[in-house]
Amino acid sequence: MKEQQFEITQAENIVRICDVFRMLSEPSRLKIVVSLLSGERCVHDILKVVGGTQSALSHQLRVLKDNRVLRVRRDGQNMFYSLADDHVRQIVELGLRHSECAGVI
Amino acid sequence: MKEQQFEITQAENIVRICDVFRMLSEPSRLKIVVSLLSGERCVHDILKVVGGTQSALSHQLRVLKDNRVLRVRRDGQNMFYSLADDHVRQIVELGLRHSECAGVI
DNA sequence: TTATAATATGAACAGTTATTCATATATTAA
DNA sequence: TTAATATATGAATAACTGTTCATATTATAA
Repeated sequence: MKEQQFEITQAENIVRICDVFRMLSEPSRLKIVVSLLSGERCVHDILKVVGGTQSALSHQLRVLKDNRVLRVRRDGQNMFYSLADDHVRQIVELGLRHSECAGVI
Repeated sequence: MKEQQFEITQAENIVRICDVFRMLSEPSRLKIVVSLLSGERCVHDILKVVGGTQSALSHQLRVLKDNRVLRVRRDGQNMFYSLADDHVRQIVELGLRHSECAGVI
């Protein structure tokens, strides 16, 4: 039963890792994350970098926040988004390095 | 125009990185990839580890192969799958490490 | 050649999700 | 309070994708 408990935990772990990879698996979202590698930015500034509509961006920011990839901080009328932790940063930077596309944004 | 060329390349790069992350973003596929971290395996052996039906596994193996995450080698009636390159391995291992789930399979 | 084992394939279905459009909320300025 | 700016939200739709079921292919054994 201890083993079964371990199996469940492992399956849950797999799902949790997949959650992170899934967040990075859509171009619109990966662009957002990449644009925040250099530090926090408000929504409008992110929009200028990644393009698209304000609504689509807002929806994706919510998904990224709900999945603990990003965190938010309010400053006046602006919401500043930034990477939630260093794990995501390392994974993204590894992906960028492998695609020889590091530091482009 | 040189700049535009560069922008296009960058967008394509983002898409390519997303492809890798997408391959790792489904539990059924990530389990397959994790099961191959220790070396190549035939379909039947992978099936014993990851579970599910033979057909579902075969479909996923095809997707992983088409996206150059895995490669195949035939030996008699058996098809032996293995990781296509070291980039994928590093990204997966980083994910596993961050979830404190390394070496479980 | 026939039978069996290993693996692949195609079509169909169900569930998920990214985007759009319209509208709402919240903050600051006048 | 009113207007303007910044951002979020809900519903609807369209596109994508993972699984299943039935069947096909390929290779070995008898």
